[in-house]
Amino acid sequence: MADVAARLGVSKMTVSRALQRNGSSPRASAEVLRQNILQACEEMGYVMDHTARTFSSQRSGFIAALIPTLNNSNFSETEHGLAQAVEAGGLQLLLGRTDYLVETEERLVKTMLMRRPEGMVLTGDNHSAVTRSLLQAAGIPVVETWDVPAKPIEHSVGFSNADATATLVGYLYAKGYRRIAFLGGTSERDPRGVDRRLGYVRAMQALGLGTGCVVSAGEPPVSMDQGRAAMVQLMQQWPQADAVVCVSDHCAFGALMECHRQGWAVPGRIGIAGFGDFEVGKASFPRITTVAIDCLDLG
Amino acid sequence: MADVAARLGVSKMTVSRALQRNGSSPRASAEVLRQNILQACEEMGYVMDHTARTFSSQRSGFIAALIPTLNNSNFSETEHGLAQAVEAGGLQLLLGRTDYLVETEERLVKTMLMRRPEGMVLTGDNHSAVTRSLLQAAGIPVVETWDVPAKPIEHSVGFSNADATATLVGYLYAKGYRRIAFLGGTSERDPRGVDRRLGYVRAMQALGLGTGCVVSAGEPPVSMDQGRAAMVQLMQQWPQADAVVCVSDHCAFGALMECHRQGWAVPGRIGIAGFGDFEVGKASFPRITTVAIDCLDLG
DNA sequence: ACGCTTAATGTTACCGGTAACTAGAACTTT
DNA sequence: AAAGTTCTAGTTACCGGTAACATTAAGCGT
Repeated sequence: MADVAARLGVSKMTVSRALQRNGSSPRASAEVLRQNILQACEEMGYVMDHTARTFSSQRSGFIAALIPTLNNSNFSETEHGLAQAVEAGGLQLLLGRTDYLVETEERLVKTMLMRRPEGMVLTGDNHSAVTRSLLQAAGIPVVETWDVPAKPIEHSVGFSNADATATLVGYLYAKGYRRIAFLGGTSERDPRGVDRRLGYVRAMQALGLGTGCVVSAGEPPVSMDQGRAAMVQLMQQWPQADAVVCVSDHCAFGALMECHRQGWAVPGRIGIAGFGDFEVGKASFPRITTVAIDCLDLG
Repeated sequence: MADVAARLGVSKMTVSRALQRNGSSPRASAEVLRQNILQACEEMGYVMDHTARTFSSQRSGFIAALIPTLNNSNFSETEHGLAQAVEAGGLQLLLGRTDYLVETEERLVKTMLMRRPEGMVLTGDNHSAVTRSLLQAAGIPVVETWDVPAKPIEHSVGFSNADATATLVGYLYAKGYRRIAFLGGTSERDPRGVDRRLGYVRAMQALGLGTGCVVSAGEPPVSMDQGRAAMVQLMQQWPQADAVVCVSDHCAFGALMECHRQGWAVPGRIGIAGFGDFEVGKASFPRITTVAIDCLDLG
């Protein structure tokens, strides 16, 4: 920047200001100078050092976001929406993946805070005590997504996974299904999966359908193959099932393919519902009944 | 840091060194002091300012990576591998999405370079002239992935999409298929898709199978539904096809579902092959013949 | 106990921008 | 044309760490 300033015989500060201001100046002479400065920067191959800018202005231009995994079109869509919004505000997204682990989240929060982000986006409401106090002390806006926290840190953008699943069970009931099972991870590691199971259990009781049948598909993120395996287990364990609610569309797709393989007609022999409105659910034959989440908008 | 130093009656530099060194000191007294410093940092809620560290040491600790999209398990797996490797080296990943556009890539490269990354990872070999000169001038290691560039910027980790697809066509030939079609984006926007099509064309000629039939599925990233629509078109345009090679497993899955819908037996009436070894291809029934890429390892 | 070697700590300057303030130029109003 | 107002440019200090060098303390062999 000093070199650019020297070439034009102005001070560093003038160059700094020319690069900061994006609107045109009211005075013609100043605007000419500004254009000369921009041109000189271009010609000399000057690339602003954002580290120095951050250091001086105490504004990093970063928004940190922590997401369980990107190998899931829901979260990657959320990331997409986040990135768009963040860039529209002239900021940059700093992404971290927690792998559904609160310990990893805590580690990442520490790492992220060293970069002095101007805001932090978390997924879900399951955070360690240390994470909470670190964020409190950081004094930056915090947003929790994909859930409705009982005790939000600050802001939250989400929905109730339990209520949504209960509504889905009610929908299946209205369609005439009565022996509705649930396939999903029973691990506490995916709180949204747990909430969906709780919503299922609550709805079954409310509708007087008994306890139904819950089959564990294993550790999150539940894969298509885990869904398939869970369907195999359900067929043995509770063959009278006439519908199955799955923790996600991925899981539901695995179950659907197993039905194809076993010759169980869908939805004739058994109805299949998922969660998340993934592309695979829309494209599969038959299409999978699901709960649509506007992930891009959520981001 | 000055506050921590003052509390222990040492200089800032001693604290700085205690936080940098991770191995234990040979001298006992020094090690005790180090532990006291770490404890004081903990108690006082001190969070290192990485911006200041970067500014002073001229090492940002960032590796920038640009990826076309994350809504694709291939690239998100590559990102996963990258993140693991980068973190193992004590660095942090700075991610950007190009949406398959060279202009977006150029814009992101400019943004990223302002953060002074210590290395840059790009996807493919299709870059603007400005991008190339910016990276040249930056003086940092550059890696291109997912391709074998004719004129690599520096390093490259990838494979030939054309050769891989040609091999796949040869495999179908060996299985007895002769009237092999290709479904994929014809847009230049996805160079890897174009390479796969070229590999198909080359293999068809080499095997004396004529020109085959290329159906365009539209703009990248090719969705399942675009694959389905392309299959519909193929059924009208070239109904004698006995096999179809798709630009990706997503596309192949869409085609497979359309075959189910139309009652075309797979692989009896028509064989379907994809590219990328996506989860959906493994889980679908029947499984989709594909080209497996170790994306995690590639990252 | 002495001098030598090595490790630990302290001191000073600096990384490259911008905030805050000051001085000057241009435009406006009376 | 003078005084007031607004906009522009320059000056100085500083953001919070670490590099580089200087100094002091500790260990060690004779």
